[in-house]
Amino acid sequence: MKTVKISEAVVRRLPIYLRFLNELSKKNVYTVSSQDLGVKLDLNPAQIRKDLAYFGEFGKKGIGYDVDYLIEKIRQILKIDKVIPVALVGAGNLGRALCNYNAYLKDNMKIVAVFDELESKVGESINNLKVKPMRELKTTIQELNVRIGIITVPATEAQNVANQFVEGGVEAILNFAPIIIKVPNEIRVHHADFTAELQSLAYYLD
Amino acid sequence: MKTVKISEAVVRRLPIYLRFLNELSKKNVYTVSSQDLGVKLDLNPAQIRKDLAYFGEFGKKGIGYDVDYLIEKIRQILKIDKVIPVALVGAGNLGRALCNYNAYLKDNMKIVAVFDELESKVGESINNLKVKPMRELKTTIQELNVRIGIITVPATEAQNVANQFVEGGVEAILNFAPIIIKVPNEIRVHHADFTAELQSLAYYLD
DNA sequence: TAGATTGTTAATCGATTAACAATC
DNA sequence: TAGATTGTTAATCGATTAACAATC
Repeated sequence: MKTVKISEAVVRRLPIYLRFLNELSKKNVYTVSSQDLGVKLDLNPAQIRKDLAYFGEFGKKGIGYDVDYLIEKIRQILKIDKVIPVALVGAGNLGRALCNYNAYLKDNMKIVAVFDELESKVGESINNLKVKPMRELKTTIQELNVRIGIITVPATEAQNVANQFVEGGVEAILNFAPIIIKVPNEIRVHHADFTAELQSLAYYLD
Repeated sequence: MKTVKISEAVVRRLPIYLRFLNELSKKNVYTVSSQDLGVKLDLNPAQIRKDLAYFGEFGKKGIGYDVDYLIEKIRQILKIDKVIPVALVGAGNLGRALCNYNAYLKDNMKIVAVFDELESKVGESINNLKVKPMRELKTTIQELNVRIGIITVPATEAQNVANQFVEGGVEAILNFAPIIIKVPNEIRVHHADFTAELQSLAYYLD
């Protein structure tokens, strides 16, 4: 039932479940228990059952979960059962890496437009997409129905790009720039911050 | 006092504080309150004070925190007050992006070696580093005292690379491959998983 | 039927926030 | 002195885990 608010922690685990289930499906494994999943994903089985139970009764007592059925369900929950058009700003090294990294294509996230501020980058081809100038951002993402924006520009530009995404009607943003960007409440922002990730790792060194 | 166990959530916020403090310092701001920090970083001021108080009394009542002093302290806490040698495996797009992205250099994380399995990649130069073959991994990281390993290879190779890192004596791993890797308990692993990040964003679309 | 495993409640654990005395 | 802000305790809130009846 969607009446209970689903916590962010739960939502973040769903893609992890999905990925592993996809692997199982490829190996023609038809059924999986929360126990199995827990061992493989380093998670408590009770937590996995509880996470899934927020969205429905997907398992069978005494049996476990049907792999393909659960895949279908999680994809529906995550709303990636249809293609989601994504745009990316910043055709630098990281931007190019993300464009070429089409692993998410099979999960219906499709980068349909790439933009860069630099005239020298405009017109370049990345993975069959021509880099467009920033001035075309708003009209292009509206035309292409872009729903998620990815930011891979330097920190100094990130807020500006975010503003343009919001103006263009994007509903969510994945920000790789090392800065906290501010957007209206109804826009969802995730920060992919590997400098922070790396630094927090250092804490655990002896 | 280090007797209390510091939670992961706290450690993950420290780099965020640090980054913003660095910005303030560059702007010649000498003092900052938990209030100020909270507004800028979208965090509760009490939480910030509590986070910092785990490690000492860094502030002055009625005044706030001395920016440069707090920077120094957080860098000590994160153990990035001296250079930490890092190695990276996987000279693909993402790997190259991370190598060139030397923003973490100023925070003492230094990529000192890059490896790739493909003979065709070996010998290439990335940001003044020659890509080395995998067979040299163990000896090289031991010679260079590498303490953190970054994995940017395909999922199928990730566990294998992780094992080699562990054998070579690395203490922590940042894994970009979309798979949960298993390592001995004493090794710290963080997963930088932007496919998962992107997919969980989709959940929040209307 | 016996064994396995779910869905769910209750218990536990941990993290965040509010409040305020101490003090600059 | 008055105002501001810390460090810290206590209260609240939320997330994880254990336990078990239901049932395949």
